[in-house]
Parts: sequence; C-alpha cells; structure tokens
Amino acid sequence: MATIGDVARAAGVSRSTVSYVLSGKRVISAETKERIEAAIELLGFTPNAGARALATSRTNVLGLYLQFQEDEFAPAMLQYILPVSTTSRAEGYDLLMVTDPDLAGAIRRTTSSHMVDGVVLLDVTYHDARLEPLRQAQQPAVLIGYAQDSAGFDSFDLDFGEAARMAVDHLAERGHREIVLLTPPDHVATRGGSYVWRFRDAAIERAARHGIRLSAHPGASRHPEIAESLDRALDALPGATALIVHNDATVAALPRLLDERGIRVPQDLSVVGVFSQGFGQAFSLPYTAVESLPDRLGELAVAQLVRRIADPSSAGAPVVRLIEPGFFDRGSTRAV
Amino acid sequence: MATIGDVARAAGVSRSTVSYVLSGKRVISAETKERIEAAIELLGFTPNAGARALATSRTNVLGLYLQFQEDEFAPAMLQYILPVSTTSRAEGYDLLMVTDPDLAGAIRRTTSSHMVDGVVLLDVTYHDARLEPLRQAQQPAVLIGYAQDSAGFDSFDLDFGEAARMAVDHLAERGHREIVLLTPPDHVATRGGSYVWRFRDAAIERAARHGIRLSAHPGASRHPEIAESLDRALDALPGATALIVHNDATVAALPRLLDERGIRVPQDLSVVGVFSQGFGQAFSLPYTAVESLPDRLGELAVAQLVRRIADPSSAGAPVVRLIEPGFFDRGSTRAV
DNA sequence: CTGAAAGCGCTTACAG
DNA sequence: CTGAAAGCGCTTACAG
Repeated sequence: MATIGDVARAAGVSRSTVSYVLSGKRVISAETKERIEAAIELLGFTPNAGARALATSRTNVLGLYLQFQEDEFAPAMLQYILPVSTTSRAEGYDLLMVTDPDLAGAIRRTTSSHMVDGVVLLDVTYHDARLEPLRQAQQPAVLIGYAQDSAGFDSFDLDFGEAARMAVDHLAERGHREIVLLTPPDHVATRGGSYVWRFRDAAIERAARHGIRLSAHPGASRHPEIAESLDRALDALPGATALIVHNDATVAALPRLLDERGIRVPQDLSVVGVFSQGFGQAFSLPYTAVESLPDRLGELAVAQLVRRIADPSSAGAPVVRLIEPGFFDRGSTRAV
Repeated sequence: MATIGDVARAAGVSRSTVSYVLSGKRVISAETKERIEAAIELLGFTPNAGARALATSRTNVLGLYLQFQEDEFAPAMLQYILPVSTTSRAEGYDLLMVTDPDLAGAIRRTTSSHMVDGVVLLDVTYHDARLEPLRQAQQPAVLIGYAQDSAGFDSFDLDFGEAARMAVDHLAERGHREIVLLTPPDHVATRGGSYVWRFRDAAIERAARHGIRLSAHPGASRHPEIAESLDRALDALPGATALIVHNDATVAALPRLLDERGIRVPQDLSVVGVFSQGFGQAFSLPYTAVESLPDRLGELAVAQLVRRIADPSSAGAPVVRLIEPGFFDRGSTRAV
C-alpha cells in the first residue's frame, strides 16, 4: 500500500503538501497540485484510516447500537436501520453496527477506544441502560425513541400522543362510539417502551373527550397468542365498530385473522393501524394508518448528531423532538 | 482520556510493560501485573483503536456490504444481517455495515484505507460488480451467495438445486402429477440472482425425471402484480394440485391471496414454500417449507473469514460451499 | 522479568 | 506558496 510518503516522493514535494492537497486546507499552486494528484492516481493512494484517526481524533464513523429482543417483531427494525445508514453515508460517515447482547458494555468499549465519533441509539426505552455509558462517553449521542431522563442527549421520536389522537379523531368524525384498541404486548411496556402508554393514554383521554367508549387491550407478538389476544379484545366490547391496532405483529397478521373470523373491513369493522408506508407495503396491509415515519426519524437524528460532532459547543441545548405522524387513508374505515 | 503512558506512569513501569499486560504476549510478574491492572481500572484506560490499528495493521472490524434493491423484499434481508453481526462479535470483531449505493466504490474506499480486516458480501449476484474491487483489496473476503467467477473467494450459499429437488420429491411422494412453480421476478434473474435459475432448472429436471408436469412462472415483488402473477401461473396449469413458491414477497402474501380466491390449503392445493424458520414465523406462514438457513450461512461465512484473517497462508484454497437446506413440514401438502 | 526506542502513517502548528 | 519536524497512542524487535 502506498503511503503519503510515497506520493510525496513521486511528486517531488513534502508530505505536508500532499496532506494539504488532500484536505484542501491550504492553497497549493495549480501545477504542484496537479503533480500530486497524478501521483496519487498513479500509486492508488488512499490515506490510512487509523493513522488519520490518530492524528485528528476523528474516525468519520458513527456507531449504531441496537438490540434484538427475542419477543420483538424483527421485520420492523430494518426500516430504522436503513435510513440511518443512508443518511450517515450522505453526511460522510461510515456506520459501525453493534448488536452485542451487552450493549452498554459495547458502547463503553467502542466510545472509549474512540472507534466512533458519535452514537445513534435505536429502540430506546424509558429507563435505558445504555444511557449510563453514554454519559461517560466523550462523543455526542442521539436517541431514536423516548427515555425518561434524556438529559444531555438529542432525542427524536414519533409523537405517539398525537398519533393516538389522529386515530381516534378520524374514527370519531365517522361516528364511531365504541372502539377497541390493541396495544403492544405488556412486556414491551414493562421494559420501558414508552410508546405503549403514550399512545394508549392519549387514545383513552381523547376518546373520553369525544364521549367514545374505548377499550384497550395488550396484543401479543407471537402466534397463536396474537389470535387469542385479538379475540379477547373484540369480545370485551361486542358493540365495537372500530379497531385501532398499535402492534406490528398483530397488524401484519390481521388480514388473515379477520378473514378467518368472517369479519369484513370496513363493512363489519373499521380498522386504523399505526405503521410506516414501507411496512404497509411489505405486508400488503389494506388499512388506513397513522404513519410512523422511520425514514424521517433516522434522517433527522443523524443530521443532528453530525451537527453536534462538527460543532459541539455551538449546537446549543439538547433537543427533544416529537415529530408529527403522517396519515395514509386506505379506505378501511367507514361512517356509522 | 487516559493513554498507555498515563497507566505506565501510575503503575511505575514502562509503556511496553503495560502493552504486554494488555496483549498477554509476555509473562509479567504477578505483582507488576496487579499494579498495572489497578492503574488501568483506576484511570478507566482503553487502548485507542486508531493507534492500535496503526501499530498492528489490524482493526478488528469486518465490513458488511449490502445493497437494497428498490424491487427487493426488504424484510428478508435482516435475517442475514443479524447472524453476521452476532458471529462477528463472538469472534472478536466489530462490524462496519455499508449500504452505499456505489458499493464497489465503498469497498475500494474502506479496504484501501484499511478500515476493515475482512469483507462479507451479501446477496451476491452471478456477475457481481463488487468482486473487482475485492480482488484489488489486500483483505480476504467471503461471499454469501453465488457468483460465476468466485475464484479467490470463499463462498457460502444454500444449495438451491437440492432445495428444488426436496420440494419436488416431497410432492412426488404424495402423488402430485401437475405442479406450478412460482419463481422470483424476472429482473432478479436478470441482475444475476443465480438462485432463480438454480432452483428452477433443478425443479424442472427433477419433475421430468418423475414424469411430473411442472410449469414455472416468474412471480412479482409488489402488489398488485403479485396477485396477477399468481393468477397467471395457476391459470396456466388448471389441473395443478400443488404449488411451489420460491418468492419471498409472494409467499408472504399467499395466505390472503388464496383465501380471497377461495382456495383451501391443502384440500384444494398443496403448497411448499422456500423460506427460513424466522421468516415463516414473522409472517405466520402455515406452509411446509424447504428452509433457507440464513443463520447458518452467516455463521459459516464469518467463521471462515476470521480463519483467513488469522492465518491467510494456511487457510488453504478457497472453499465454495453449498449447504443443504432444512425442511419444515407444516402440513400444507396432502396425498392425491 | 522489564525498559528504551523505533516505527506505524497521518496532520498541523511553526517557520520561511 | 512550501517544507521540516513534532506529535497523535499504540506495538514490538532489540537489549539487558
């Protein structure tokens, strides 16, 4: 492998001059610059990343840390990973993806060894064990999700309260008076998936304000529990004319479950889901949905992180931003 | 951040001694070792990754390069990413995940700058443009998938020929004489997804040997084309008693598509799919399947790559290994 | 059993 | 407009 010294020798200049051509931090005469660029081309020179990192204390790598819960609906995860990766690259960063079972340890290891310039945390929980090592770290971090104590970190998440209100309002406008809500499984709430109660509580409150009867039930993430929880929920409110599903695994299986029960949408039951456009497409879901916008969250988060890395001081106080959901009417609700 | 010099000073030894305690490449007296370890603990010292990489020419990072095709069924991808990540970590490597649209360029950039010690290529095509920069690279690479000219690279893939024979044999044993095969879309074959024709050709050949009539049709990856292609395939062979589906997007939507058409499985139609256990679970697929084993492929590939990195010379000639599919009988086929 | 020193390949103040 | 030199934080032959 050619080094900067080889290039310098070939071009008849000093190593510093080559370095300045590379960085553009100095004006170099056109002629010299040309000679150097020719030498770079000829030798196929690429600066050594480790050496550069050592000299600059910057790696141009971001760390993405995520855990795959046994009980989680995996297909939903990729929608968050991709935009983070794409945006990182667009901003000039590569991405270290870490799925170590001991994520807190992995964060400690990779930040303190300066493998990464910044940290992206996915699927953040209310009391997230990963925040502690992050506070010790010198690198800035951004959270996708919502933690109780996010002090010091930029956070981005969907406004699940608003999502719930949008779903309830949509049904209220169509005259529905009894609604069943299927939430994520209880264990998701237990481990601190705040979107569970943020959505549920807002839905309950909004329904009450409309004078609507809303019955909330935890769904499941596996078969056959998914079907059982759906039955339980529907049985609990026999007069329900609408169903709000805030549960990936359930909504993915819903078309078949309803078919099997002979329930037609929207004739027998209006349905509103909570999922992204991509998710709806992958599973060919025919339901009107409040959209979760993972692309936008990933983009915003990475852009903010990069801003902090570039200028830690002037980037201002940490931002906690809840973004407004989208809405995609697929005609699965009717007026009653 | 504490450096190795800080630790050395605190422990009253030289930097080299600290380094040797870290690497274990020298016997250090118990007493000295203890003092050093205490200092490391006290100062919270972690070796700087860049400095270490510069000194050793090793980063302990593997690169995973994947492209998300517009027309691809994304949910299937994650099953390959996860085992690669998990196995890498278990082998002591972190993982750089690269999704640059210009993957060949990204490979060139990350290998020649020595950001990675080895390369994992996912979703390899028959004439894969990523192989060229890989040949220039100093780092070893492993392919998951099948390329025409994989000379010089270790490759792992499912034995799709065997997968096809297993599916056909299974149906043959049950007396089926007319079978429809739904393949991946044509454009997948066009861009070199060799599994398309490896499966199809083997299925056709095997069916012929059994004296079975097999009619192969390209499926689609999007709605509503998926439904149309299914109809076309079934119409083409009205007497068919069985359907083999080698198409992720189609098989994921199949329960509903068949329901809508009033086709009961297995009473009206026997169905055999080609998908992994995890995929079947995520989409609650009730079909007997030839299993694609992404976990095993990821593990084997990374393990082999690590072996090559550790000992480039003695690892022997490149291996091209087609692994035998699994089989999961979910009772979706019957005797006719 | 341990240390002094060279070297990995860059960047960047300092100097001219 | 360009160069000589120090320094980033490690590892490892060389020496004792």
